[in-house]
Amino acid sequence: MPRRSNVKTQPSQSEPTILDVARKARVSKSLVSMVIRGDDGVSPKNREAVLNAIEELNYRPNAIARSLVERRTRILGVMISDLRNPFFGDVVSGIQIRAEELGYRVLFNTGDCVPKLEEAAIESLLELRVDGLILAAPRVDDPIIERAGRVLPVVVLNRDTSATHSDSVTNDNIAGAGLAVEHLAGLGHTRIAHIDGGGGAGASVRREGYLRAMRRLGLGDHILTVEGAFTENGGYRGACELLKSAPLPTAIFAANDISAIGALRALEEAGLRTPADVSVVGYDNTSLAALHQISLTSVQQFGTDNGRLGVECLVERIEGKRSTPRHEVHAPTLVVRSSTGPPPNEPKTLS
Amino acid sequence: MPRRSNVKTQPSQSEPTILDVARKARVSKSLVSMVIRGDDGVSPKNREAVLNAIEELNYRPNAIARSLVERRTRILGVMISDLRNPFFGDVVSGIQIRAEELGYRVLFNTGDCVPKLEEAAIESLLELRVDGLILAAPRVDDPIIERAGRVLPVVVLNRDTSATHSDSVTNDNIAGAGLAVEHLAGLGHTRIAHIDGGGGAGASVRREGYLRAMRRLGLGDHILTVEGAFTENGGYRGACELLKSAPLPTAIFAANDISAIGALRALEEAGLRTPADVSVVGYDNTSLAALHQISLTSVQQFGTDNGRLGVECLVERIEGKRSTPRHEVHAPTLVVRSSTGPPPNEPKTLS
DNA sequence: GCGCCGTACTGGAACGTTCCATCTTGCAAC
DNA sequence: GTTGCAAGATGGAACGTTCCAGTACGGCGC
Repeated sequence: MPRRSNVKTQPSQSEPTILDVARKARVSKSLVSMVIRGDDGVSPKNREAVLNAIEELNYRPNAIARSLVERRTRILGVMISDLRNPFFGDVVSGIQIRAEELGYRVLFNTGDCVPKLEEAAIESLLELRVDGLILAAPRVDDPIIERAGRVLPVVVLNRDTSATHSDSVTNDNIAGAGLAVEHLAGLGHTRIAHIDGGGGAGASVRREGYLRAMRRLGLGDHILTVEGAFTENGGYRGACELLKSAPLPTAIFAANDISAIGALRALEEAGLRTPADVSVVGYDNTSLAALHQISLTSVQQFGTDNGRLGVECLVERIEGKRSTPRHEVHAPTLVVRSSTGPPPNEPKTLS
Repeated sequence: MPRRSNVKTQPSQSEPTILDVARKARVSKSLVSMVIRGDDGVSPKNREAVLNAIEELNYRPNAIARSLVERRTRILGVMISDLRNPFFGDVVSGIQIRAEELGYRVLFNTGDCVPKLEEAAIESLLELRVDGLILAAPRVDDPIIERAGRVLPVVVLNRDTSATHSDSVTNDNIAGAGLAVEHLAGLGHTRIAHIDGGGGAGASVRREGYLRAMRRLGLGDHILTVEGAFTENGGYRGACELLKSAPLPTAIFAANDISAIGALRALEEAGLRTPADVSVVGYDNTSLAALHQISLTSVQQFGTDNGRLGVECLVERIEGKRSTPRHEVHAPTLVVRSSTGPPPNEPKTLS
């Protein structure tokens, strides 16, 4: 079967460019560019002609080419450490909404909590020349953040960092942990234990907040911490560890909601009732805590607000409105639900 | 305070380019390009020189410029309808991992379940010239998908579409609904009601699956459906509606896990026990269903697998390995937990 | 010594925009 | 009728890469 060649079988396989529009509208490419960008100073007649041509050709501006010449992408890069944690669902939502409002696109990424992968994820965003970077509870080392901060604006969410160039949005973990401990102490608990977040972002600060609050309330002798993680299993393992102590703690402050839920499971499996035998407090006040079946007392930090504020900090920097670091610290609040109550009258010990 | 000007205060405010590297290594820009892309045919001496220069200058390739000339971005665009639903956490995770393996970046986006916003989100990805598009349970109209499919490869996840150009990955919602109904009927239930997903993707198919299964099992007379949504509130409202009927249904099949959880709340508030008075089945088998406090029987679809497979379909198309549509339909399974049991001996009616 | 080949390397064009300096034109002012 | 000016329109350079056609040159066969 002979193939006819040179018969312009494909008028234009690739998408139309500004040049095609210009030809069709019988104007220069510059004029088309002006219309697209909404410049005034284009005659109504030509504007109309250009718009028609765009419509007919189904033309779509090429953001890549535009970014190259403008030397900015209008994209905010976002590295999320843990996509499974519903807290970050809130954060992402806040970021997305505010970025949209301010005229930026958002490029999400994750490194699955593995420092090396997170580093690669960040690198990949840098190669794309995003205009700014949001790191949500990153697990990477400070120098990595520092180095990124030398190239573009960086905002770190929900994690302390020594990186001097960058902004940060956190909640006051010390105060948050204090709220949890004070609430429990106020209910009459003394043996209040803490399951920490392992190596997770913010874990050590919450731990510190727990320690300080315990000492402040004169409960220094009852301090008891075990290692956990920001996961259901981490909380489960931590609680199992606690169950070995005698007498048992009457209250547990877990590093976040997910781990608190793991702790609840461990307690139930051990035949202990919540809150009659052991009270439990989480952190983040995620949608999980609010679920009626779980009804977990939790320290609230406002994920959506964090995301929103992070975007605002970033855009301030990108648009050169500010060049000094800004460190936003939110005051957490406590949401009391039915996982906490007064301690049992007589101390429990697991048989 | 006089300002000294022209003192070359900023040797190079902007990031180094391939040209800077070439100058430093005393070779041509082409050679640098070859080294970066891993071309062989570069003498060891020059390769070394280039690598050193890259290191010293802290050079980072500009993906934007590369994309422009290569006319591809190596980015997969992903529009997620609902970031809050943990099911999509799984999907995203699968997408991210597989894309990484195949050498693509991922750009996430959402339209918050609002068709108009979703359309804008898709448009924004198209302007970025992503190499392919994954739409996870989109709410936009078919023509929108169809139109996108004419410009680039599109894969639709978890939603039926009439768009002929695009691939899709779904689970067999008809069969899944059948599993739920059969399970309940097998336990002895006859009055099995359905809370549907409203206008959500896949909602009408699950509804149809429910209807067919009921008829097939000879329960056509007991068919009872109410309108819900793929949200906790949707399930709650739907269940409240069902509670008005007499006699009450002894089992509820909800359109997804979140709405099932909402239904559970409504039942509990009405003083009904689960599963003693009313059994409940969800759909998706999200991490929520597995939570021990909720322990929801649920139809499992494998979000991670869907994401992974979606990426594979897309990449096949992008790389020209296939040009005929591929429609992957997975068989769902049922995960039985403690939200389902035999019906009560005597029919309940709400006083 | 000449031609030839293969290896290593190079410069220019291209990708699709934006931006700037410049050009054209029509009209008001004198 | 000339000048001046503003509004409108335009071509070319630039952005930072990749790719291609080509150059330089050393060595080999005869």
